[in-house]
Amino acid sequence: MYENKYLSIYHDIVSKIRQGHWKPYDKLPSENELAEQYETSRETIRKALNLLSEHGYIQKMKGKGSIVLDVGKYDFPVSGLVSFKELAQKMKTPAKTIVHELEVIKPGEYLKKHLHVTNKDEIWKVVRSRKIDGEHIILDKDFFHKKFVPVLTRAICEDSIYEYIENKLKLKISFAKKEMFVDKVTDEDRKYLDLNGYDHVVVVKNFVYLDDASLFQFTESRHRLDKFRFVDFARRNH
Amino acid sequence: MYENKYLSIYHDIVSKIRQGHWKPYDKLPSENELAEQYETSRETIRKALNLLSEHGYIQKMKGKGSIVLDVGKYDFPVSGLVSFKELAQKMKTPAKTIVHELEVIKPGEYLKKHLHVTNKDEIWKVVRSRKIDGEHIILDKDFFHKKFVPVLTRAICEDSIYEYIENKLKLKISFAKKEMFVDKVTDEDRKYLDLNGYDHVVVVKNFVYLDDASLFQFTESRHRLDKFRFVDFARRNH
DNA sequence: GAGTGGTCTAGACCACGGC
DNA sequence: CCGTGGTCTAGACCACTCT
Repeated sequence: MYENKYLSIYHDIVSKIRQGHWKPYDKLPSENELAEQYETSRETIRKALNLLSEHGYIQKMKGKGSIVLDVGKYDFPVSGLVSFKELAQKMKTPAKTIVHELEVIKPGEYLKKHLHVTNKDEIWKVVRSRKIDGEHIILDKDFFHKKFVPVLTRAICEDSIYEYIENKLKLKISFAKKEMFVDKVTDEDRKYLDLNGYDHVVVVKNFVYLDDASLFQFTESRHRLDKFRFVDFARRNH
Repeated sequence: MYENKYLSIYHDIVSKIRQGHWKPYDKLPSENELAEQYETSRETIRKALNLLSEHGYIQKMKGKGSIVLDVGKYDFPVSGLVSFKELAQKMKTPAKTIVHELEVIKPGEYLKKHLHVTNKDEIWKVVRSRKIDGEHIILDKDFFHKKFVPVLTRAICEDSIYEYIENKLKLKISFAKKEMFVDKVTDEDRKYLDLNGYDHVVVVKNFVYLDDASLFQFTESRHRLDKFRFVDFARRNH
């Protein structure tokens, strides 16, 4: 297992915090002490501590030191790019994915605008619903460039497309833009979701970019109002 | 004007990108070249470039170089901590804040749980609505520790409390946690908002922490369904 | 004044991409 | 192969906090 020094230090400190080696509001050893303990330079320690800070594990204070934060409170990925599978595991509720549509289409006007493709390009369209506690609560509509994802099967869609893309296809997802708003339910929502009488859904649009800044996926995720929840952890830097 | 070297380099490159000195998908000079140009070390250049990357201005690619991203697309603060005033300025629609309640209260059970205060503490309670295009669309309920914010006036609340806190009181806001979900409308919503027939609102709960990791503000922001919109920009790092 | 984190330097080696 | 960005080092000076 190859890992950078600063990453291994980061992971070591994370696990020590999680195991209660340091408790919330405890002071961490100083950067100089940590540099000695881990037999490395201070800058490397600082890289590890900055990661801890960005991920909400510690708070650094100039002239004072670094304190451990209440980790349970912030135990979620830093705003977004969570796949449904991770989410389902976190929630510990049995969840199931049903694939309704899986086909290659030509982009219409709407997709051409969002995916920056031409008429000649072929696009994967995947429509899936997510069943949690016996109810179909989320409707996911994914669109991928076929040139990025040449093969896609029902089995892959039932598992996790993200996992397939990152681990099998080795495409590197770099950043994503999310938009959230509320929309009236559509016929498609009525067809695939258990709406429970609600006439609106929360829509999360997700634009996913690869390492070279090319937009390769556009996803629209439609959530039943009462089951939607989003958590965001933002650190003020400048 | 005192500024760090890496910050001034960051701001210089930002302004050059904004002025079109480099266009989207242009390659930036290499880190070594920039180090020469700015007469500094490579590590300092790297700090500036990492900032640019985090803020969505550039994309770094190992072995290749850094390219400029389409800045218009990502021109918003990186997920959150936006005050209403900034938002109103960005939207360029006339907006007005109406202060409905401004008082010092003793914390009830709910607040004690969220603000981590005791019965003896005094809490500012501020209830305001936001009027945009002639309609009351957002209801904001803010709660502050009185020990952090000893004085609060109607005029301040009508302007921007954040601005007052950061610029006048010099309190440093460090990080915030947001939760978003949909809730049934309450009597309070009906009283202060133009609900336009909607029977649900989008609730954004905001927990704001200071530099020393103490929670000092709790805000509940209730948005009319059709007017709610949230944008988030997330970069994948590890 | 002693100790802390924040910045900065001038070097080094590495992994990756393209030629 | 060379140039790129990624990691790492051993020092230095600074601003800040506490005593």
